[in-house]
Amino acid sequence: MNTLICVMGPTASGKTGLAVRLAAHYGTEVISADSMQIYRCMDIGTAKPTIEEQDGVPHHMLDILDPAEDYSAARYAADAGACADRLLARGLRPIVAGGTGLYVDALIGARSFEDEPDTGAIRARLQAEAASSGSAALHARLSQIDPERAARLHPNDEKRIIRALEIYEATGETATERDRRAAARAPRYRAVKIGLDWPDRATLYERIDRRVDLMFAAGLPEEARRIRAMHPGRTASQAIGYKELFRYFDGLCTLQEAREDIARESRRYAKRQLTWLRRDPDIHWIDARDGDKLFLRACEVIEQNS
RNA sequence: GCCUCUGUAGCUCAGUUGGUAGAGCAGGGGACUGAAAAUCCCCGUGUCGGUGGUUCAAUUCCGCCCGGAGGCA
Repeated sequence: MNTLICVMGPTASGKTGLAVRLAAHYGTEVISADSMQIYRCMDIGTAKPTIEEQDGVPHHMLDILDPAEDYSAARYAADAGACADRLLARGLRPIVAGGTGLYVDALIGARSFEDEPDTGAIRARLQAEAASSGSAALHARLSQIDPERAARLHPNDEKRIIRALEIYEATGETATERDRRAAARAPRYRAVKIGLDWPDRATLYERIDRRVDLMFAAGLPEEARRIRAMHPGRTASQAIGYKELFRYFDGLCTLQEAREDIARESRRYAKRQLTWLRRDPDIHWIDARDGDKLFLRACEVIEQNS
């Protein structure tokens, strides 16, 4: 069966380095699963692998969008899936590496990401409604339509409430029915998942802090200024490292405050990534602190599960 | 040397007219299926600097000691 090797882990855990070594070792190529490295020109702030770091290994799903363009997990599932199929057709086993857990799941599962009518107009209307009457009112309406989904969502969870309502309005099917139908389908790929663990959280945080310093030294503020001039869309504007500097450009904080915010948001992001990954029982965790053993252990995991 | 202020959660501080304490930030946990580097939810026991005393009871009042800040010599 078609198998992908997935390298996952929190930001700054060493995914890039491991993925490149594995790809070189197995003579294959890397598919990035990163919602921000997908944008051109956003290099420093996303810690995008440089040409030197790529070390001759071809990388896909990097630099394919202009910051002004929006993107989604569904589009990622389609685009990255096409990449994976091309590599598999050449007899290669793709290495998927990245920190966006939803994208990885969307790619290998690709179950609920079937064609769907455009919901943009419905979403805009619901957002306006949420702004005027509050998300709790929408939550109450969802309780009538899809009580099961409503019970799982907090009344403040506006994004998910709106999403559930728009699915119903656009397709006539509730989110619960839709998910149930999708879960019955087989996953698109088999995956060997490797998780980079960092048992000592404080050490990971030190790495993150140090990396932010390096980003500033490498010219992150200037890069952010260039990105802003490109009128980034909704997706790209959310990137840590940029949105904080935009606030500085607008005079809402000092440069030093922006820098501290970037470090703090990155730490919290790493924590959220770990929470996401921890619930996946298929991940084989390896201690990422020892760089040399890391590669050997990863190879072991791959051999044992192939 | 003397005087004043100050020492409470990792940090900045509030508070208890004496019945062992609470905010913000930091941090921790969780959720998550077409915005995901986004979004949402939950979590505060700490010798109240130390030590004697007064008191039924002291973090709170008093004495002394040790830190810190300022002032006068």
